[in-house]
Amino acid sequence: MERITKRESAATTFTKRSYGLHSKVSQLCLLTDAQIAVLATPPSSHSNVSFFSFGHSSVDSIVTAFLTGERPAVREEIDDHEAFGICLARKELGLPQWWEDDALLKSKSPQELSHAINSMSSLLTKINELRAEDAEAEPPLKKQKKKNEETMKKTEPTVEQTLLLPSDSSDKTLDYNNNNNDSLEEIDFDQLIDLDLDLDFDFESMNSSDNNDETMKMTEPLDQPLLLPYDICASPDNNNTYSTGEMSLDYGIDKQLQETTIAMSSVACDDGVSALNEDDINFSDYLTQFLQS
Amino acid sequence: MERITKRESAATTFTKRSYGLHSKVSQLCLLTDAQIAVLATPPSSHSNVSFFSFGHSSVDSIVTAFLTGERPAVREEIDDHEAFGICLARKELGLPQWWEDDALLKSKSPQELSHAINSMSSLLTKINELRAEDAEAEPPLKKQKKKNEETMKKTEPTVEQTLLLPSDSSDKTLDYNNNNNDSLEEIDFDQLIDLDLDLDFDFESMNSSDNNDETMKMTEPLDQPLLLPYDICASPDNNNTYSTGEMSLDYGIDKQLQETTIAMSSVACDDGVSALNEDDINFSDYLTQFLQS
DNA sequence: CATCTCCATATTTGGACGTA
DNA sequence: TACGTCCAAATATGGAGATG
Repeated sequence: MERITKRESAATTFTKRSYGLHSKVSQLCLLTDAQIAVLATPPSSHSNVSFFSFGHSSVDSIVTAFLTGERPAVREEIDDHEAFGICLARKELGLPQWWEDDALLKSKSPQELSHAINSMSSLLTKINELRAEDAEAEPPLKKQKKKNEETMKKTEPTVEQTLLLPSDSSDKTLDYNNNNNDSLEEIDFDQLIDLDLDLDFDFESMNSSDNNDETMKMTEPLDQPLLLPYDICASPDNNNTYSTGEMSLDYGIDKQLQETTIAMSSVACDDGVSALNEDDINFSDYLTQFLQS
Repeated sequence: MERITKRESAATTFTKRSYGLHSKVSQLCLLTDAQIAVLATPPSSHSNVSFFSFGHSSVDSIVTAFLTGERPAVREEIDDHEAFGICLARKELGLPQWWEDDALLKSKSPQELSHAINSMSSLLTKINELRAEDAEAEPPLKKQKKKNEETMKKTEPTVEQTLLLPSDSSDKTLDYNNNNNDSLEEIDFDQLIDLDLDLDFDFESMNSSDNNDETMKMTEPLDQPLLLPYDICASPDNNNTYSTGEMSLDYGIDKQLQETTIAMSSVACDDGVSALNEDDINFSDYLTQFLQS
């Protein structure tokens, strides 16, 4: 397979192989627990840069660990639930998402549940932000739609269920888009459930404002598919300028996530509380469905 | 192809994919001029480490460049001729080796030629050192032989020529294995040719002392095949302890090479000198053949 | 120049086993 | 636990041609 196409269409080769390499790295990171970082410069002349992909952790942390003394810090295990890139990557590999974990759904721990719900809301927020950017970036949406359909079919050939959003909506409105996490600090479990409902509500309305779909059935291909890369990003603090199109998006949300997590951990813990209610389960299913597209 | 084999035989998966990933990176580095570095930790529990592969440059230089300001230093272009790992990688990809370059063979520049010859001698030295280590490491050599034959056939199905070493040998003996580069500082072009012959001689005798082959025909599978990895190595200055078997060899020869190069550059330049003589060409063919195995 | 699409073909990988 | 081997299924990649 090698040898022939020497330095002529090197650019093309690089493009294709970049995707391939990225794919491999992603898979290896998610399938096993290895932490991998890839640093690279484009082959071409100018445009000095280094796009880099990472699996679970961030490239910077791996590089740092590498330089320091080979102790890549213990995996955070659970606090990257809101890393959208990872969710997408897992989805691509057909791996289960954290919110699909049975143990979580049956959990009776307020903290755990609130944390989960919050993470989910965070993911939804990001998803919508990204979709907004996407819509702004490419108005035509031509072939994208087709690709989306194919991807969908390939990923879940049998999922034809029309999952509707919960019809009941609370009238409470929570501004979870502002960066003020103080609003979450004194929340209690019951409130969280409402928060969840609110999120569903907000999410729904946001979508209907973006694209005027009727009832937003998830089996219908989205007009603004999220064809974003899963785990390649450019670190903003390194002055990267190279952008392989969709491959250089930086969702940079880590800090916000961490703060949110901290805020949520202060929720009171009543051991006798019930597990996620039906709406919550619908919610996670919904998220799953959404990422399926 | 994904999804199923979850965390059960993760170890096996990691092993296989590591090779795959490494292969991809190598190819991408050699096919295009991209400089790629991969930092990774093994998935398993203990054994904290980070094996890493690199293409053309060293991982450290890329990491440094990455941290500094995205200017991976211009490729050295020509001074990595003696990077055995790169030669192996190129061979694996069927790419031509630097000493097979027509321009070099027809060159009339003493410096260039002496440099080339010296690089070649250096490579030979390394090859023999590695073979020695190999022989010491695995006395049985069972299935290895078979694999070697296959690889050979695959790489050069038609190369059946029996390339013999030049039968003429000089009586000059140069201790090119010592780390004293001073001995090269005042060498002149004629001397270099002799040096080359000496190298051939030394090489031959070294081989016959290692394994008692008869005349060392290169078409015959070597008893101690060099199944070493091409461009994965563990940086000794980073306290790496992880070793994926053959994947963590560090040929650490950069410094020596650089010094040798510097020494050679002081050779006088007589523009009217002839190009590489027949022996030299045989020499390069020999090298090619050797790496072919 | 960087990507994308299509398609045929070369590689890679998973699964099941066997070994150090 | 880490690899090596075999085979079939799953992917990746090159070539050719088009687009922004």
